Amino acid sequence: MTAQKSALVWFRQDLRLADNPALARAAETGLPVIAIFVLDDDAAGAWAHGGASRWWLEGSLSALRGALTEQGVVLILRQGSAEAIVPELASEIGAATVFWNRCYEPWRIARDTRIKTALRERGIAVDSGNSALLHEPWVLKTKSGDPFKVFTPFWKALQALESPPRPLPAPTQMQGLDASIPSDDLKSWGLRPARPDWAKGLRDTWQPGEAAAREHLSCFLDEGLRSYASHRDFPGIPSTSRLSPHLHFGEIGPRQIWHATLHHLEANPDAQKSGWKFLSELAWREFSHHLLFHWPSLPETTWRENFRAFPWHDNEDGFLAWTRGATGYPIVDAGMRELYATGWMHNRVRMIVGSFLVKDLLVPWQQGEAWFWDTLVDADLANNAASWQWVAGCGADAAPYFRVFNPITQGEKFDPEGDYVRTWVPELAKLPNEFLHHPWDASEGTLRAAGVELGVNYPKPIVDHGAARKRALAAFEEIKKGAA
DNA sequence: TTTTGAGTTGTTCGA
DNA sequence: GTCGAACAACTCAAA
Repeated sequence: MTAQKSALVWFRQDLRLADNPALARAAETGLPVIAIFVLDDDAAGAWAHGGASRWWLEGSLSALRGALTEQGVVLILRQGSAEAIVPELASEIGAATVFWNRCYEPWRIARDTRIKTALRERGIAVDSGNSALLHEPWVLKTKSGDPFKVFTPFWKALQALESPPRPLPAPTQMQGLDASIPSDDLKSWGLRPARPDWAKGLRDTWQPGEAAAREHLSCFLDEGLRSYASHRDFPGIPSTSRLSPHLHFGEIGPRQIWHATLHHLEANPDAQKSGWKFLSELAWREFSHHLLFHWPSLPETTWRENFRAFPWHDNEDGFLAWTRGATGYPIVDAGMRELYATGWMHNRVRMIVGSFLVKDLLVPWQQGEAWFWDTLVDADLANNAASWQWVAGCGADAAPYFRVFNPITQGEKFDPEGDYVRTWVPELAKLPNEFLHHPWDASEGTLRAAGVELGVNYPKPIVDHGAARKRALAAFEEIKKGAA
């Protein structure tokens, strides 16, 4: 127990110093600042960090701790119930106020509300800010006061709003708390895999942390933005921002991205089209959070009620083949392997593999959602849930069900030179472009020359897409009948 | 209240 | 090879 008053900053999904309202407000108090991060898997339940996210989290926390230490602020690490730990630590250090930035997962909202009450009962104030969204998810409403269910009007309304506040600078004049407070050793949390060590691809691909995130944004604006609109759909061309994991962990904020992009456009008016396309993708992230906020069961329950009777198949073998990148459809397998190797998948390919799982294999979208949750470094409850429901056709503003992606056509259209497939499905690398996306149509001689033996070193297609498409449309007819 | 226009990302078929 | 229409209605959001 210390007599000295202090300010406690509780870090969650805002692992950065710049544009961090909670940290900035704590610094403004002039009181000694102490920071905490709590790993609270039990409270998260099914939505505790998946494997790839845990790998990222360790890097991000390590970077955050380093950056805070440079400012003289200690980051305390604790594992367990935040509901018990945060109020207790706040009392122990004599915190006048606990600062945090709001999170929007339903379980966090419920838990944080309880913690707020508990703190106030102890005479400790709570100050919460917004670090995660351009605007709070309750701000945008239709003229009749309802939440939006369609993206385009949501996006128009967002553009009509005043620009989001300019990002805050990182606080510089902070004073640490002069006290010795026990903290876990980050390594003891076992966030990174040891045996087996499956994280090599992640290490080779990513650099978690605020500094890396900022560098990443700056490179993207300088080198990638110009061609974003025209190249973003081609997974073989590195043209997307790849900021999603940094955004999820709050190593960079959407307001920083928004203003940096607008600033870039001032000097580069020819990038207007790409710039606004990019910002609209940021708005999709906002829209997902808006949906999750207003429909908290979005991650679990089919949003459109008439889809609840959909005749899903119990297709364990199909699901397993999908997760392993062994469906026999090269673009699908390439995507699933990219995901497993790097913790990330190109957006266009996410749609293709999602459509394949849900429509060709008739596997419930929640199984795809769960796999992505475990394997994506950018796993985000709002984005993941909204996107899976979108691709399944049961979400808000969903793809019409009859829109079934054809994995061959999509491959030929968006990976015409086969760069993407050859990278992730090397056993097909020697096939000519003509057959790369449908190797089963190649002659024996062509296959032999390319070293491909279907059913031996590359699988035969696990379903016939033409037949699977018909089956999916028939399943759709069934729920239509049910609704009538 | 009623009307009106529109709705991220597609595929197939037939001319 | 290319092009336009059909695909299925339904719901949303604003006027």
